[in-house]
Amino acid sequence: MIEADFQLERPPREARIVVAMSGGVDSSVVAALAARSGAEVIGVTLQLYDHGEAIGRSRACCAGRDIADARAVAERLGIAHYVFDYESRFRDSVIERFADEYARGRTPVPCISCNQGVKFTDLFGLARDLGADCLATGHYVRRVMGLAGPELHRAADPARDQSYFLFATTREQLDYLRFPLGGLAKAEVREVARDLRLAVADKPDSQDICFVPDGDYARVVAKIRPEAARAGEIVDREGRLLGEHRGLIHFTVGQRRGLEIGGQAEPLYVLRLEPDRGRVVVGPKRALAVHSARLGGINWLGGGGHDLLTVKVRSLARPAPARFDGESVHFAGPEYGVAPGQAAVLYEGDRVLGGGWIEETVAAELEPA
RNA sequence: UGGGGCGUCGCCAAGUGGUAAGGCACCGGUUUUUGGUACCGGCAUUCGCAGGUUCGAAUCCUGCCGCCCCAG
Repeated sequence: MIEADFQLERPPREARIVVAMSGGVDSSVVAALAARSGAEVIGVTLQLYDHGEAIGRSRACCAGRDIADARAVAERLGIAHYVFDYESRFRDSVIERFADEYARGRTPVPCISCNQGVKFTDLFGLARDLGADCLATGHYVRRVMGLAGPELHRAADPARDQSYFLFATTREQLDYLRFPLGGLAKAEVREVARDLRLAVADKPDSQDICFVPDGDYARVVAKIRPEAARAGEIVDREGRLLGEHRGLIHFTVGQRRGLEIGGQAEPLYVLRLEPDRGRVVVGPKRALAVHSARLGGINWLGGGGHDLLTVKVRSLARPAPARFDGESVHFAGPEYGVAPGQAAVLYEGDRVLGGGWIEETVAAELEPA
């Protein structure tokens, strides 16, 4: 039987655990493991956005349907379950910011804003108010006890690792958080769910942006920031007009498809977005090479050195060798598609040392001119 | 008007008698709790139009149409 260590400071029977339940398999299994530990468990589900839009969206996290699923799981496990309305908070800290970033020509990562704000600040405070010993979530990431306190590590299953989305987790938050799935494989998690006959056992994995009903995120942004959907020019580095576009919202640095510019000897990629002029600047792949990136909003968890690190500049990138000087990441080799607004997360082996938001990049200038 | 050149998939383009390369774009798929990337697959029974020569033509001949350049 799979058990989880909640790293509590007192015997489980005397402890209280708050579990963030989205209604998906992962957090449902966390609740199950928490209940299995013998502690008192309180499941909390946040209603983050409009029910009407969410109807029929069982694949998105936290949708109306998912709240019902979470409730059903809590009932089956015999634990308390509360639902809180966080719609306005979510709209302000995640959705609005998402739209703002696009309007500024950047490429946001809403999942990080959500973890950082709604989950690890608001829900965090809520768990404390409820007198819990810890807040447990279904993130695939490990909390490892080190000499200087808890450390954040990649999940055991590299294919599921979500540490990229948690770089902004502070030491204080990490003290209080628990990630019981970090050492498990997805198959094991589903197995637990099936053993307990949880209705969500075979629910599909969530994907895409949870608050965008049909994958059409451009529509969501256009409603909030119409200027991001204004048509404009597509130019090369010399400013020559190559084509037109239907709004910056449709582009991100490093993007190749969707430019609709043919007749070229080699593919064109988006090099940068110019929100002021509404322009998309494109060029060949070699012009995309970047050798360093300045970060903002840096969160530093690790102690140690800043050399011999690896960095991920997007969630699915393979970690690349790099060095960090406290403000900028310097890549050992050229990096492609480094987009302002994305996060740069620094690792030392499996340990997350910290990271920041990419503010601007410096081209590697691999080309003649 | 006289002289020259050109017209092959949305764009660029190979192919000069043997039965339509390739690139870009586009579409689909794979991967994925952000946007992308990458990879895989699809994409002209037809070569400006109409005739003719030939066993066989995008390739040769004739006419027509269109575009470009040069010209006192």
